[in-house]
Amino acid sequence: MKNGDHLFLVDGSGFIFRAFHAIPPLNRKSDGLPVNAVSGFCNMLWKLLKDARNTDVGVTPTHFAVIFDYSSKTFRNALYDQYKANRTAPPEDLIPQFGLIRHATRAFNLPCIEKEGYEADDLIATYARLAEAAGADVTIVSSDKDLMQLVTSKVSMYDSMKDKQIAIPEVIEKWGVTPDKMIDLQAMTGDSTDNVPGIPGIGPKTAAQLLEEYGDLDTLLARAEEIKQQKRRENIIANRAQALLSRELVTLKTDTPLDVPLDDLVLEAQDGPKLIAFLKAMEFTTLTRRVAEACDCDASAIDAAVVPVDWGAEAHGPDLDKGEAGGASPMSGSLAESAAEAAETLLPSASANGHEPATLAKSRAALFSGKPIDHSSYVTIRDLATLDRWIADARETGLVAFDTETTSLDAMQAELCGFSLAIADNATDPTGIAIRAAYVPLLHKAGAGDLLGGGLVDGQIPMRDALVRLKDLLEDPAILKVAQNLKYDYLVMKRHGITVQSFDDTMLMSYALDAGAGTHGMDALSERWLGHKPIAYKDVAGSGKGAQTFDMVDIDRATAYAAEDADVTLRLWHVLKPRLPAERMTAVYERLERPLVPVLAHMEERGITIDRQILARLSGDLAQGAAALEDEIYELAGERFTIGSPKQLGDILFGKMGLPGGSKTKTGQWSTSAQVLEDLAAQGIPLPRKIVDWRQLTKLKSTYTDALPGFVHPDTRRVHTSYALAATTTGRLSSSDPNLQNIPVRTAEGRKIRTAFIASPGHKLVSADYSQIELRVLAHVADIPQLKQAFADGVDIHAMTASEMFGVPVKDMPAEVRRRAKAINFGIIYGISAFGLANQLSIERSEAGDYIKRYFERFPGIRDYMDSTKAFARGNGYVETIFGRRAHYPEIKSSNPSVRAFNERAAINAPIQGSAADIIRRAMVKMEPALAESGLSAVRMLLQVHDELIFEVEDGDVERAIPVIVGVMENASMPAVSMKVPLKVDARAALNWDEAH
DNA sequence: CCCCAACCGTA
DNA sequence: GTACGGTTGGGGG
Repeated sequence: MKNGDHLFLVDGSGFIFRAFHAIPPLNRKSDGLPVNAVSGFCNMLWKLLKDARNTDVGVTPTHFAVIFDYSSKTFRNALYDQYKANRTAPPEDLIPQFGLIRHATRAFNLPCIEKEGYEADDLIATYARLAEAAGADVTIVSSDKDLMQLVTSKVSMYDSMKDKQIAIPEVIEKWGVTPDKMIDLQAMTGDSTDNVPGIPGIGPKTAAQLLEEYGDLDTLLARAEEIKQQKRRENIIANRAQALLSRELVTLKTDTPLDVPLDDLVLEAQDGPKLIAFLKAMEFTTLTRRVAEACDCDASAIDAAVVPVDWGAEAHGPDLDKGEAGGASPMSGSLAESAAEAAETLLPSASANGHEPATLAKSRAALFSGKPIDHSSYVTIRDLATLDRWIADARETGLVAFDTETTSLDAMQAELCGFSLAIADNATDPTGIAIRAAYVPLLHKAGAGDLLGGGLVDGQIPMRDALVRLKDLLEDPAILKVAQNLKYDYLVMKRHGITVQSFDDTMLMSYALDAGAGTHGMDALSERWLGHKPIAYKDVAGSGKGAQTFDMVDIDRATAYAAEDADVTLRLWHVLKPRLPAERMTAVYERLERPLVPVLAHMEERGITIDRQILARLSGDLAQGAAALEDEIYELAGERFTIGSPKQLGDILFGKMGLPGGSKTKTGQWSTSAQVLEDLAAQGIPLPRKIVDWRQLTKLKSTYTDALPGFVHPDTRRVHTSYALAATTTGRLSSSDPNLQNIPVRTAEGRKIRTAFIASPGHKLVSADYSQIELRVLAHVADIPQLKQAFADGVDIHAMTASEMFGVPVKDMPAEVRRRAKAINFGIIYGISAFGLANQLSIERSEAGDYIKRYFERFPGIRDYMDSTKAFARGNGYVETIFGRRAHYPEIKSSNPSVRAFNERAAINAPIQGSAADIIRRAMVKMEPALAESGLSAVRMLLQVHDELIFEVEDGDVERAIPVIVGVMENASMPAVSMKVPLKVDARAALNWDEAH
């Protein structure tokens, strides 16, 4: 930047609010999206850029930037925690426009600047001073008095709404002081909007008068005794410190670290088509026409940009950070400060004005409920030209439902045999949404059973050609792909070299909205929301022995089934998408669900190596051990029987042998649970112990050592589990095929199985697990002083509990005392009952009841937490984690006392378990970028076991990787939630999982 | 072939 | 007392 240059700095955040309030909110897109602030912003930018010479500014910019606030928390909060504390939530209609205005800025080809921890004003101050020093002129496009301190002979402000320049004379006219005195003036007057205290009783007039007299604040404070008016003198002397603090708060930082250097703000040429595409998407017809005229473009030849209807992601629901988290949506940008504040207040849904998210959500549900599905309209795409037309249409609307058809439920083994698409044609249906769907068969075969194995059916697009088209479609960030359980399709496509970008997943939307209130599979969602029962897979491909793979299905039948899936998915999207903002669950969906799809897909794709030799040897040992036990068992029982049959075993033990039965199962059978058998063994009866041991060995063999080798992938030679994202009520993941979240660890025998999970040659397995995360979450949510202190001090939490409860010193505490306290701590997390605690500790119910009573006396906050959680669940039908995830308990008000009590315990547990689940989800989303940033892209996250992450790390990277992994995990809640207790993570590396854990 | 109960592995 | 998934036996069809 040089002498004669002119830098324009637009106060984007300030503008958003002014434009919103100045322009009537009637200005809406046809789908109800409010765009009045966007409209004002675009018109103002256009005017500034193209008509600058005709305005009072009278200059043409050479450099240009639009500056935004990044977040609600800045360095000023460290100075003064009440800074901006009284800000209220922005209006509902403004929220979606924060993101849109950033989008608009980019459409204008202008730099869009923001910086974590700083306000827009600090960035503006820094750029302004730098430019001034370089000899340039600066125009700050804003009317905010906070920026007036920056005005000099080279720096002026411009109020675009009033088309009025603010230079030194204007500042003096308005405030009675020169701009260089503005800081002191603000320090004295304070600012009620920003909650800057100032000096009570001093307004702008008095402040100006005092500054006139004394010159500056420091002098005034030094000579305060001289002030004649008694009240004023006392006020100033008494509030000296407050004035100095206020001065710090209002002083803009001119040394903000800049991510974008000043010289990079050079004004780029306008990109007419890009801007027009955005303006068309916003339906700003007048401005579109003007821009088209100015750049000599044919607007009708330019497609509207894809700006997915997004009612304001982060603003709806708690503040779950800024920035791309998974990069799924082109609109999920960073967040304006006030949007974050909206989250904090968590207002109930706004009043209905006909365009509220809640209204849209309801009308969408009504529109699609029972809207008939017409299978005859589905088409089969058999040639490239038709496929290309469909893809062009998808590009036109920016939205397409996508579904793959394959030969297997296992995404790592599945062969792609076709795919389906569904597109919404807005123009052709008065309701606004008409959906058409198609199936594209690729690899369907015929003539099953003969030695040739069936040849390819005619009339299918060659796989190679189709994949080229699919890559274009699926990787295009401007086209939103909608899928049901996308992780599956993501993996199938990834194995064909295609990485899906920009997607929504109806299953995850449903899960974010309705976890605990029904399942989230497509068939269930379709019946629930569309009133339509889709064609059953088994009716198309058969089931059981008669089942055929999808590539053998007749193409017409396949078309009906597959196209319907895409159709249903797109309909579901239209119903569920508006519910997210309406129910304030967008942040949960966009931060905790959607970004996990690629993360988990990559983990599943990587898999983990198992040593089949170790497992084979273990299987042999277990078989031998079990066989030996079987002989002894038959001997002791006096006959041969099926040991694995609880019914037969019960007959032997409690019938034939006449042993005292413990408890009965709910079907009236004698229980043969481990607990019952242990009790009998404790009475000196030999058979039950043998049964327990036999069960352990056969369990380990059948579930693990025999089964795991069957999951080794034929090509990768690794085991690829599948994680379910939407299976639990609390937000936990689940793992299946195989379940790698229940690999034994508690017994020495079981732990041997873990030695079979090994690192590749030249690598180590690194296991990092949260220490006591659920108790830490409990300490946080229930705000328990002793627990918080104990975690802050790093002391043994169970020993501390025991000490509080039983008055036993922590030093040399008997193990039994600590064990009981530990059981109580777990009991609390599980929504304690005297019955359960008594069971766990093998003590009387009354004694367990006494423990609980004593516990609540020592930790009354826990009882308060439990009571308030139950009341919340009863009142709302759900409970929430610290990140706003909801777990629904529709039966919480059941008239059946045991059902009700069960739901109450689950509701108490869910915020604790669920918050911990959210924390590790956040860690997982952040992990890969964090590793990449540390040059550790080779580190591979493989497994998640609820509070543990397992990585495969090259030997040379281990030492550097561990602190990065631990850091990400320990800070995973930040910045959305600042925990009241530290999170602690232990990590270690070894050649196998047993030693690493 | 399908489903359920019982049991047991994990956090 | 919370949250899961897998295996087995066994009943019904």
